[in-house]
Amino acid sequence: MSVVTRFAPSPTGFLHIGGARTALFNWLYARHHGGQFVLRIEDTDRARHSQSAVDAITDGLRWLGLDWDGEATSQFARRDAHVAAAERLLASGDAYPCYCSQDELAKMREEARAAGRPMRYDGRCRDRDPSTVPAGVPPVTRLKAPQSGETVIDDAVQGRVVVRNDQLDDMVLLRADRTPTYMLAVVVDDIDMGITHVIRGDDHLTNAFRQTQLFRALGAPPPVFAHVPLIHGPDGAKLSKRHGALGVEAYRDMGYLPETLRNYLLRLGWAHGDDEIISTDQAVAWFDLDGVGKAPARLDPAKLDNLNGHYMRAADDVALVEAIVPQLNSALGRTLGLADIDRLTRGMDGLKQRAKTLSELSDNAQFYVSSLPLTMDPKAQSLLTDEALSTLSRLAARFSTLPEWSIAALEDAARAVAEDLGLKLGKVAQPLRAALTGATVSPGIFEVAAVLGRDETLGRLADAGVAIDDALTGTLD
RNA sequence: GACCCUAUCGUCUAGAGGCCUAGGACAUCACCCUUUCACGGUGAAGACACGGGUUCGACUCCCGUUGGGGUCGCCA
Repeated sequence: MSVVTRFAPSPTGFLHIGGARTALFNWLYARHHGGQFVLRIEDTDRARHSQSAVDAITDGLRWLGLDWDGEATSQFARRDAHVAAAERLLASGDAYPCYCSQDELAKMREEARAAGRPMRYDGRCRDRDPSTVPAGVPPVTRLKAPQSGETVIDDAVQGRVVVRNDQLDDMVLLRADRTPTYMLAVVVDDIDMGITHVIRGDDHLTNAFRQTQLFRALGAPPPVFAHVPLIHGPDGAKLSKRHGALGVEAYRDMGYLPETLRNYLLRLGWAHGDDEIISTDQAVAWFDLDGVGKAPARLDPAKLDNLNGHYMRAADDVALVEAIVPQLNSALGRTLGLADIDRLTRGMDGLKQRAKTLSELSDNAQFYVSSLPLTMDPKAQSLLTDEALSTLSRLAARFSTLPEWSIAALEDAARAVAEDLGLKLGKVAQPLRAALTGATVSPGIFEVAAVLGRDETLGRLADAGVAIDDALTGTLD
C-alpha cells in the first residue's frame, strides 16, 4: 500500500515552528516511501477562517521547500460529505440526537470533577424517551461510542497506548446547526483522501482514541498514528510567542536559511546516530518514525545560529549577495548598482565566514558599498592617531605604485612598511582596517583592499585623513 | 481532579542487558592558528532524576515516587 501523509493545519495564524516540524516529518515520511504528501486546510470553523492565514501557511511551506501533492483541500468545502457520513451513522443507529443544553453539560462536568470522575458527557440522551424530548430544541448528533472494553492505538512513536472506553464519551459529530465538527471532518477526510499515516503533534494523542472509534463506526480501518512530542521553549515551558512560537517567516526575516530550519527541525527529536549536518536528500533517505524521540525537545537558538552559519558558509556567493541586496538597499537608501554587486560578490567568501544570519551578513557587508565618508565606529576612530595616519601615508605610497593589486602584494607592502618602521604588522593592519571599513572587525584587510580596488582604497585612506602624495596618485592606473 | 505521554551532560541527542572508563553536536573554558573577528585544530569541564525490584550483570526490563508535558468544548 502506498503511503499518503497529510499536513492539516487550521488557518488561525501563521505556520509556527511546531507546525513546520510536523509538516516536515509528514513530508519526509511520504518522500522516503515514495508516497504522497497532501495539504488540507482545517477550516470548518468559518468564524476563524481567513484567507491571509491560509496564504501564510502555504507561503511558509513553500519557503521551507516542502511541496505538497495536488491542490490543497479545504475541509469546509467537503462539509456535505461530512454531514452525509453523520447521517449514515444516525440511520444505522451508531449515532443519536442529543438535546442537552450547554448549562446541563457544564453542570455535568462540574459534578463529575467533584466526584473524581473523568469530565465527560454521560450519554443520557442515548436512549432518551421520545416523550421527554424538549420542544423546539435543535439537537446535536453524537456518536454512540462503545461504553465498555478499551480502545488501543499502536502509535508509531508512542508505542501501544490503551485507554478504557469508559474514559471516553460520545463525541459530537454534528453541531445543533448541522455543521460538522472537527472530529467528524478529520476522520471522514482521512478516509476519503486515503490517508495511511497521521503524523501530528502529541496534543492530538487523546483525540486519536475517539477518532479510532469513529473510523471503526464508519467501517474504515484507522490509519497508522504517529504522535510526535511538542517543542518547548528554551526555558522548558510551552512554546510562547516570546521565544519560538514564531511563524517560519519570522525566521526567514531574521536571516535563517530554509535548509537550516529543515536540518534543525529534523534533529529536534530525531537522530541518525551521530550525524548532525544532514542534507535534505539524506534526510529523505534516512527518515523513519521509530527514530522520533518521545520526550518534548527545547528550542536552542545558539545551535540554530551555529547551523545557519554552517549553511551560509556552504551557500553560493551569488545567491547570498542576492539575498542581502534588498536589506542593503533599504539600509543605504539607494539601489545598488552593478559595481556594488560585483564588489559584494568578490568579498562574499570572506564575509560569509563571519556571519550567523543573513541580517548579520548584510550588516557586515555594508562597508563595501557605503559611500564616503564612512561611518566610523568610535573604536576604529581612536585607532587613527596622527602616528597611525603617517604610517598609513607610507603604506599608501607603496600601494599607489604596486605593480599588481593582489592580496599577497598588498600584504607584502604592509609587512615592508611595518618592518621599515619597526612595527608589528597589527600596527599597520588595524589602522588600515579602520580607515577602509570604519570598524575594528572585518574580513582579512588585504582581501578587503583587494576587493575595493586601488582607487577606492586610496580614496578611503585620503578620506580618513591620510596624506596621499598627489604626484603619485596622479599616476594611478 | 481524572486519564494519557514522558525523563542520559546547560541544550539537542547516541545508547535495543555485558561493546559504557556512557559517545557526538551546540554552548562554556583553555591553548594553537592569526593583522581584527570568524573559520579551523587540540584539549578541559559536564549527564544515566530518585527508590525498589528482575538478572550472574542494568543507562537499557518491571513497579513506585518525583519532575516535565498533553487532553478532558456544539475550537481545531
